[in-house]
Amino acid sequence: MAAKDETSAGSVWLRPQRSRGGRPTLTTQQIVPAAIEILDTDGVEGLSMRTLAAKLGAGTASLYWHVANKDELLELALDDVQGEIAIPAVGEVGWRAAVGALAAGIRDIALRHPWMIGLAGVKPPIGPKAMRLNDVAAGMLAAAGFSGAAVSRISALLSAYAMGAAAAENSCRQGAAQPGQAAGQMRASIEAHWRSVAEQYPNLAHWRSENPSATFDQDTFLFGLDRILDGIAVWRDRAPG
Amino acid sequence: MAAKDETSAGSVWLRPQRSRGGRPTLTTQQIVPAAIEILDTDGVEGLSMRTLAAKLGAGTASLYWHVANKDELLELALDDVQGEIAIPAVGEVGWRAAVGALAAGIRDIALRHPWMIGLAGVKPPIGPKAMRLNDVAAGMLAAAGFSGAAVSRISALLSAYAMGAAAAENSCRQGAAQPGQAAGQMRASIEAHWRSVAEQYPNLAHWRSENPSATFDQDTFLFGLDRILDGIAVWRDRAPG
DNA sequence: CATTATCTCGAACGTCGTTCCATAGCTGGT
DNA sequence: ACCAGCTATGGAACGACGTTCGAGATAATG
Repeated sequence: MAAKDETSAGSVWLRPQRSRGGRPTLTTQQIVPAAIEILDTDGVEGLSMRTLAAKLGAGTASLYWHVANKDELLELALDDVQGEIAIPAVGEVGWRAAVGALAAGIRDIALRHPWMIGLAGVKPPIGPKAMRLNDVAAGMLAAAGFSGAAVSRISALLSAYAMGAAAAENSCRQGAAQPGQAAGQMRASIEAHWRSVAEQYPNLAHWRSENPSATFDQDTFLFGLDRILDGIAVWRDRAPG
Repeated sequence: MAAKDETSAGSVWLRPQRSRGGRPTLTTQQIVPAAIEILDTDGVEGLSMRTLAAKLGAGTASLYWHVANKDELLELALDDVQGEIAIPAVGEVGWRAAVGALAAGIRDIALRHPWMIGLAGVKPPIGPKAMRLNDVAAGMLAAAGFSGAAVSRISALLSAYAMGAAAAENSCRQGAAQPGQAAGQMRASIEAHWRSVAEQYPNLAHWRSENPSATFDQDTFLFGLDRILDGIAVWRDRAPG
């Protein structure tokens, strides 16, 4: 751990590069994907510096030459997965489909890497891949005819909804499938508990009686997305720009 | 730690109550608010079972009689703060204002207790306060004239957006004010870093040139909320219900 | 009063993130 | 060819953490 003194206590991204001399066997480009692999399998709690180093065949302390600490490693991993999102060009599909694909892409990534859901609301989104995503989204919205502050606000609206929807969907999944027991067992005890308290929640009970298996799923996401796109469309038609 | 065997490895909420006999000095009703106080001050990492017990004047191990583990304590705290959200009746203000107040209330709570942002996407939302909130929201939407699946979908849309917006706003704040350095110092180094990479992000650069201080703030939230409410309104007018 | 269940908590265990520092390898200057 | 100086490694240790154990204290029950 050196090379940190010039911009002390900043984010990873604000730090200058190092190079020249030495023995370059371990690199950040190896560490981050390995960390993501562990995160996808075991979650944030399953990632320890020791297991990560073991997976790379390196000593634990060696990691600290390449990343300042675990928090910074998580920041790097969080930024890295945001590079997986692909956004179609507006010309190919029309603005509504392109904008919808942006939101759907964000949701897909979040559900594929659930550990990032708890991280995205905490770590600042200033990594290169996150900025690239924002830049592409801004270009797409500009090409769709939006201008000025509308570009950033609509982009913010879509990504906020996509992340919130992924969070809701993921938390519902956590309740449905607890580890260490049969799949149906938890669901059964939830069902029993629900019946015992249903009378305390009359409105929920009424709705749930006509729709028993109620979770936040893809249909829920797509319904909300359509409402948002409708709202953007009427705003776009009302105030030109 | 007992009384867990009957419904082994379930959520807190599925566990029966205990009582009768013994020395009831420490209660869950004391523990959870104390934990929330620490969480508000120091975040999730600042909450340790030892400091919490010390704050309560109790031994560390005593906590484990009332909560199974730290995860369950966080679940209890997460549910508890959701009881702070107040929702106005539809008759008083009209459905659009009432629905908007629901989303704004969720955002307020999340920004007042930022630690819950990283938790809400991970812990299942089946606590009593969370269900009460859902129930009240469902009743509000039903009173507003929505029916059937629309009630749950619109409620899900609003809370997903509110949480996502709070997450985005909070993560922007994390980037702006890093602890342990002067407020302007981080902002200055971000600014310098931005200038050095601006040409890589032409669309962002163009937009940022007309709007230098760009973060997710209340105006961004309200703009998106208005678009969502517009979208719900046109859907409501189109398909009766 | 004896029994039984409830509740407290000092002490200990294993794991974690992190640091220290001795050491190894590469590069450039002479 | 050689050494100086940087880059990089990693064994060992530290302190803090979540959690468990089990002995003890307290109050209701029969």
